[in-house]
Amino acid sequence: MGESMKSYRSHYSKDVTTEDYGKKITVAGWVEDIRNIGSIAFIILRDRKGTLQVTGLKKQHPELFEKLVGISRESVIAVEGLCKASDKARNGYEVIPEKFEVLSAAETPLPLGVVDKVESDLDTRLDNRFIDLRKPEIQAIFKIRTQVIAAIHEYLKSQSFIEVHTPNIIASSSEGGTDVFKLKYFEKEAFLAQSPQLYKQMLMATGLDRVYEIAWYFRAEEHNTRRHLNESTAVDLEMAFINSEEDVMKILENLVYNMWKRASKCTEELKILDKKVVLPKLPFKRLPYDEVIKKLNKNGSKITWGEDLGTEDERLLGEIMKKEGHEFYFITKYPIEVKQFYTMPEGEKYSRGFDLECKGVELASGSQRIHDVELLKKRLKECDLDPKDFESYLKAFRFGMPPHGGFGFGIERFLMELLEIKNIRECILFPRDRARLTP
RNA sequence: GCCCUGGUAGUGUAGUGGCCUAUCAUCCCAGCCUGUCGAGCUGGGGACUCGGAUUCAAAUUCCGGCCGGGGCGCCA
Repeated sequence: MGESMKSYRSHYSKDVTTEDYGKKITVAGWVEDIRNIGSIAFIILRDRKGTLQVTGLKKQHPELFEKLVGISRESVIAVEGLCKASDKARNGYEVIPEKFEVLSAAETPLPLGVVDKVESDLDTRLDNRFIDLRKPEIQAIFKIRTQVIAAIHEYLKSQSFIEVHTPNIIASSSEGGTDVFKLKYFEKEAFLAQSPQLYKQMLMATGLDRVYEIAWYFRAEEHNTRRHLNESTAVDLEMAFINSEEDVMKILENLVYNMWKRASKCTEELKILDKKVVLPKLPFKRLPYDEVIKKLNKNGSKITWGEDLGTEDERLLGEIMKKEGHEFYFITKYPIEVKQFYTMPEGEKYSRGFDLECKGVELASGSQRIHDVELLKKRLKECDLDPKDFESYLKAFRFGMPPHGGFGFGIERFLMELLEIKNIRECILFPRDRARLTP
């Protein structure tokens, strides 16, 4: 208390070394717990790197002691005091306060405990996400997420990809099919992009050749599952002058490998989460759709040729593939009828579309695209879409469009599989789902 | 959108017609305690989702709303 301190923090909890013992330091953070024994009290202070112990002695500073033990949990304080070695404290040292400041007192009771001995529902946690995120095991997910995204940039740039940012406000629904969010754009109607699909394809007509974007997907589908969000992020990538979708799959599997590898180096976070990340083997198995149907039928599924895989079939395939030693695998050569209009057909019935699956869950989907404008128009009509709604897109195909392909790869889905998280909402800071719009 | 399921203190829960003045833990408040680290002990505080209906009697049964959870469809 008393005169204010020069700086709120000279050290984070984990940055104090034996060299600092016997010296004056300042620490700041959230009051995680107060254990008042009577004439001595222990305050557990938490910062982004961990916790430390502030030890108050009544005899030494009666007034300061009273104020210290009167702080509410989760208040933000800064403490200046002597850093003293102690075998009895967790980190090997404790801080004997000389003065402290309450920077922000927390109200009581807390809507959600940070270290309470009871579990809370996800809904309660999300309603109080700012407190939920104070937990090291929740922060760990997002620290790993940062690393994974860094690995995306690093790998793709090493492969000469250019990072782009395409519009999220668009004039017409990008791909047809899924529902889009409508919004007012001055006197016009506009939509939130369900993906950068059409834009990244148009960029293939520019000579940039290889582009990617960490994109937002906005989807107005009223799904209610553990693996869907109405607002999610993805790596969206497109590359030109490919010979076939195989070129795209090679980039994708290497990308996944590099992301996985980077995550495996987050030892501290993985320890907090009690997870082990085992590197997948390259290359991933390519499994043609025809073979998928055979495998599924042989194992009791009634799926018939031409159908897309349902959740149950996907899961069953995941089990079959795991027995064969494949956690990751591509499903290739899908029937053209289950793929979007821009997917390159192959022969009469097939396409150059693929999905990347991990343990029975779809992580990414991609294809070689159609680059011939007449074929593209034909496919639009076959998919009950009006080429007139796609004029600005189709224009890019009329003045020199190289063969190309790409994929969309969900980042939250990836984290779910990487960290074995059961609900996708855990993988995004502030999830948007069918019902949730706040916080 | 469809199917199943649930809603009890701040947070989690027990209770399935009267024994409920509602259980337990956590939490909050007060007190005791000089080495806590899931601190301990003593005392105190706090709740039946909302609106109707049935019944002598409803947290408990029925109907509707609102809000969750799980599954499916669809997808990333």
